[in-house]
Formats: sequence, structure tokens, C-alpha cells
Amino acid sequence: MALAKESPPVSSKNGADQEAEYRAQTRLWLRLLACTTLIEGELRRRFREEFDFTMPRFDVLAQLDREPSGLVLGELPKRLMVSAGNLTPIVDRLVEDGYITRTPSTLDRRVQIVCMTVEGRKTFRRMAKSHGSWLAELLAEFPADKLDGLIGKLDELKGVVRDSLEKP
Amino acid sequence: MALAKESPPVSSKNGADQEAEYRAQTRLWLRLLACTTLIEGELRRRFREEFDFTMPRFDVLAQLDREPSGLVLGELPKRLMVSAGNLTPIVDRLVEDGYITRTPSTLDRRVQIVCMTVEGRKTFRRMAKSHGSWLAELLAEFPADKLDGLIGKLDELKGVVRDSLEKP
DNA sequence: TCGAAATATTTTATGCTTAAAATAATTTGC
DNA sequence: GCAAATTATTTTAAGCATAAAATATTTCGA
Repeated sequence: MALAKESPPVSSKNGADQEAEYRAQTRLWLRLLACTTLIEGELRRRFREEFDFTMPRFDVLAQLDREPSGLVLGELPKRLMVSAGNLTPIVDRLVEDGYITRTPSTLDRRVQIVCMTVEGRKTFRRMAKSHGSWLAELLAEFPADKLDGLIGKLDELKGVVRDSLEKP
Repeated sequence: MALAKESPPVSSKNGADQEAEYRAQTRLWLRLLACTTLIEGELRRRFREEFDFTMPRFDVLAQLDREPSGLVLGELPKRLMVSAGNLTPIVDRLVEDGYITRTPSTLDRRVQIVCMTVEGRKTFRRMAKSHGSWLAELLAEFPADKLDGLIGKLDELKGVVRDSLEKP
């Protein structure tokens, strides 16, 4: 039913219609992407307008906020699911701006520890509060009793995708 | 129950715990972002490895595939939810590579019509088939009977977010 | 112990993305 | 008709993202 809404399957001469097999999965992906793009764009805009900040910078601070004693630099790319090279200039600037510190480990000179400063923590907490309220506002009309259900389904989705990526 | 899993609410001296009010929405956003990031990364990787192509380029072709007579250039940023300036170099390169044409309108010299070439359509169809099968593979373990339900919930989510963005 | 493999991080090249300003053409209001 | 507003598109500047190569350090193995 919902499957045929956008464009009806076209029967192929060669038997099975490959395209139709993929349709539901493709539709799911397009919806997921649309939701994420919409929300991300609005969050980005607000971060810029209200705090002259970016989401990737906020994401780094969010990781460090939960680690009072700091994090090994190499943990950040893993947790944030971005490449290591990507983080270098972002961390550079957060250090320059005084939000975090970057300290070489005395045990292993390849390793560095990044840690939020007091000032950084203060700024982060303020932004995090706004971030939460922006989301609450954007999603206000989504039925509250369906929130947990959707979260659960997305958890499941994340699990199957991750499994699929790890196995082959 | 699921609400308190990641980090338990901390009661505030000032009465209501603001953070707790936002928690469910924030969790939803983080799941959404995680799913999208996982899938997008894998699709990007495969596009590059298999076709030496990028997703933004594929997205432009996907729009044009449905428009045999082409599209006014200005329609693309709207449909793809990206800025106009963003598309300029992407369209430039697709023209250079012979996948699409860009023709100035005779009626209004500000306007240009973009249209897929025969070669472009052939290439796109080939990539689209792979794209569908990659998604089918990534999502294979997601229960088929829950697919439409999740799509529907995401449609609803998209609706409420869009409404929230249009009104204020 | 000393050369090779492994690990942590940065650099480089390329491409996407935005916002804001610039350019060019058309339409509107007087 | 013609100046001003509008519309379509490109340019610019800044930042994010990746992959691949480079650098520096440590660990491992013969």
C-alpha cells in the first residue's frame, strides 16, 4: 500500500523486478536523510546565529563534558564517527579559543590528552541547554507517546546497519 | 525506562529539570543522526570505490532522471534542500563530464535549463541499481514487516519539523 | 639490539556546504 | 519609459569531510 504510493512498480520482462525489491529500503533511506537534513540545517543555523559556533565544535565539547579528566585525542574520531584528520583543525581552534587544552602524554609522546577548560565547560553547558530546547521546539508536535517507540526503532536500525558493516 | 538508560535525570534545585524535559527529543535526534551518518558513510565509500562518484552528484542526476524535458536550474536547490551556490560547481562538473547539459532559456536569459544526456541517463541507471542493492544489503536484517511502520513515523516526523520551521 | 611493524597524529589534495556579496536580467510602479 | 525592486545565478570566504601519504614514536621479534 504505502509501497506503491510514490511510483508504482513496473513489471520487468526478465522476471523479478529488481528495482521494486529495493524500493522500501530506498524510501526509508530518503526519509531518514530528509529528517536529518531538515533538523541539522536548523540546528546549524541557530548555532551560528546565537553562538557563532558550529555543530562539529559542539560535538567535541559534548564528548569532553562527560570526561572530567579528559580524553585521549584518538578517542574523539571513534566516538564522533569522523576521520582523525578532520579533527585536527577543529581541536586546534578549540584550543586557540580557550575551550579545551591539549597536553602531550608523558608516558607516550605520540599521545595527547584533550580536556575541557572551566570556561569551555561553562560555554558548553549554556549551549547545550539551548540545543535541547531547540530540539524540543522542533519536535514539539510529534506525539509524545510515540517518541520512545521511534527511538527504539532507530536503535534497532542502527544495530542492523552496524552489524552489516562489521561482518563482511 | 528507556529514558533513564543513558544518563539518569539529576534533580535541580530550581524546581523543574530543564534538561530532562529535552532528553527524549535529544535522544531521538542523536539516533537519527547516528543512523544517517552510518548509512551515508557507507554509501559515500561505495560510490567512490565502485564508480568514482559522489552522492551530491548522484542526487542531481536522480532529480533529472525523472524529468525527461529537463529542469529549470533553480529547481534543483529547492528539491535537494541545498544552497544555490553549492550547486554551481557540481553542475559545472556534471556538464564537463557529459552527464547533463545546461541551456540558457530563450525567454528569460537569467534562467537555465539542465537536462540529462543519453550517456548520463545510462550511467545514472547503472548507479541507481547498485545504490538500491547497497541499501537493501545494509538494511537486510531489519524486519521487513516493520519497514513501512518506520517509514510512516519518519514521514510524520518530517511533517512536524517542516511545520515547525514554516510557522514561526 | 636493531630493524620492521604498529600506532598516534598531522598534512595534503579534493570536494561539499553555507552565508553573504556580486552580477546580470527581468518585472513593477509610477 | 525608466528607476527601483525582484529574481536567477555565480563568486567569495570560511569551515567541514574524506582518503591517502607523511611524520614521529613506540613496540615487537629475531
